[in-house]
Amino acid sequence: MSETKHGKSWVLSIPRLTLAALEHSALEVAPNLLGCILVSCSATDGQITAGMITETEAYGGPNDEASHGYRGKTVRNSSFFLPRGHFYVYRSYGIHHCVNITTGDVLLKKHAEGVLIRALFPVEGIDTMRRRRGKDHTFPISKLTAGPGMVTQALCISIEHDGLPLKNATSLWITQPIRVFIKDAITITPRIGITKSQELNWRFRLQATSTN
DNA sequence: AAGAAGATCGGCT
DNA sequence: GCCGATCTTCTTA
Repeated sequence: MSETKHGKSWVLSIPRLTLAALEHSALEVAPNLLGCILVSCSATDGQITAGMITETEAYGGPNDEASHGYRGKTVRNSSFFLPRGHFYVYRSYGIHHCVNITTGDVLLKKHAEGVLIRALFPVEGIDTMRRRRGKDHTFPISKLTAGPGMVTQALCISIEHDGLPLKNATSLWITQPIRVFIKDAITITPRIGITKSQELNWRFRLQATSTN
């Protein structure tokens, strides 16, 4: 266990996800990130916040019109074109941020691709998350990080993390999965909030539990 | 040059 | 369920 100013931190002792785990297509990696823990150690307030990934979406490749990389590289999406293992953070609707992790073979990658982290189940720093989200102690844990904009707000993820490599990062990283899930626990559906390529079932969600 | 759309969220009806 | 907030990119609505 590692010490923080608020006591022992459980998540700091969990091994990180290896780059090899990201060296596949986004579609293959997206379900594999379910059960991993996204950990944030904020440079602003030093607080550790973390949540188990419960919902992901794959984006990218040559035929995904919903992908930010579909029409090529721009200033905004350039991090999406980085090799596997980098965070791509963008501003959504002018207000929120969304966080992706890039995937793909480091040598063969021809198109931008990555996994959007859409939801977490909080496991550490819950009071900090509530404060950042402007909620009081009565706010249900299961709704704290139940959307991509909420995830970044609760974990203090913003443009400053855009392009950050997760290897050796001290402010933001992903752990190895802490549980093994049976295949039936994962629900596969079309992606949310898009108008193009809606026919692709590229969204992966852990089945609802007793807590949500 | 101007307008629409977008990987969202929260408040209001 | 609908709408507004607010910023970047793409299209010409």
